[in-house]
Amino acid sequence: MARETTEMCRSDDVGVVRDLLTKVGDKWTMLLVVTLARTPSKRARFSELQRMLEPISQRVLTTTLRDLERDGFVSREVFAEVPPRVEYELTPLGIDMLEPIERVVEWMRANWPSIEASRARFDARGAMPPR
Amino acid sequence: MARETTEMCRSDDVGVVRDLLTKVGDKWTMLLVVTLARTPSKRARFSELQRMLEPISQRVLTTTLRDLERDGFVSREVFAEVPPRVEYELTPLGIDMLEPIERVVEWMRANWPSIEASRARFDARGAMPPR
DNA sequence: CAGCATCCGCCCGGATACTG
DNA sequence: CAGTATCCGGGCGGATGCTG
Repeated sequence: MARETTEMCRSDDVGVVRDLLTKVGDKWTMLLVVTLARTPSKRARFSELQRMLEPISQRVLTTTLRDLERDGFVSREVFAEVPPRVEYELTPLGIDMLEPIERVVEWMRANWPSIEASRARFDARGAMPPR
Repeated sequence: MARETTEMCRSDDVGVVRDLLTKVGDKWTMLLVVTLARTPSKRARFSELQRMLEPISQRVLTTTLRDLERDGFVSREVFAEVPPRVEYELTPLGIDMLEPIERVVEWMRANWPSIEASRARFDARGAMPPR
């Protein structure tokens, strides 16, 4: 376990890890991946995604989708129709990524009460004059 | 597994999950936690952390530490000495959190080649005139 | 030494308008 | 329908200067 924690920030790929961690932490990426994962076919078209993610703007949906596609988590299929139709699908890599992420989310859910309590205590101290 | 992915964004605590995921994804938080985890005592003083995290500014180190303390991941101990000494320590909660995070990091390490390859392909296509 | 206060550039995410 | 093109405000992270 000490070895694992050492592994985590050992070597020069700290940048790589942070690059990916940043995506995990950004506003829409994971929500989008999960939204796709929830659909039985793991597939949806642009407008469907926009509706499902409710207040997301097209611009942000587009860029998020592009980044996901670039990383190989999502594939994009254009149908030569009119009106145009574009479908996005979770790749095996994208599906695979969900597993470790789920664990983190589960941990957060399980420990949220502790965190919330800690925040309440911290904030209570801060509001009072020192000691 | 379908149930898990459903769980991930079910219910109203999507906000909670994103709140925490954002911290995971920010520039210094995880690096700071891991840095503390790497020290045998899981303890270090402010100046030590600043050196270990190299180009971090005091301001950012301070705020990151405060957030971590507020959430209960790190504890802060002030010694009534002169010159002042303050030590930060990973709490059991903070140590516990590392496990699921490690899995994500391991996944990223293992799959980084695939991702990088995908990016290369994507960028190559983009550089060329369409088809 | 360990910080708080202040200032600031940059980029993320959103709003709006237009097009193939 | 599925984008692209612009514009823009807010917040994050960094630099600097000052204290207990």
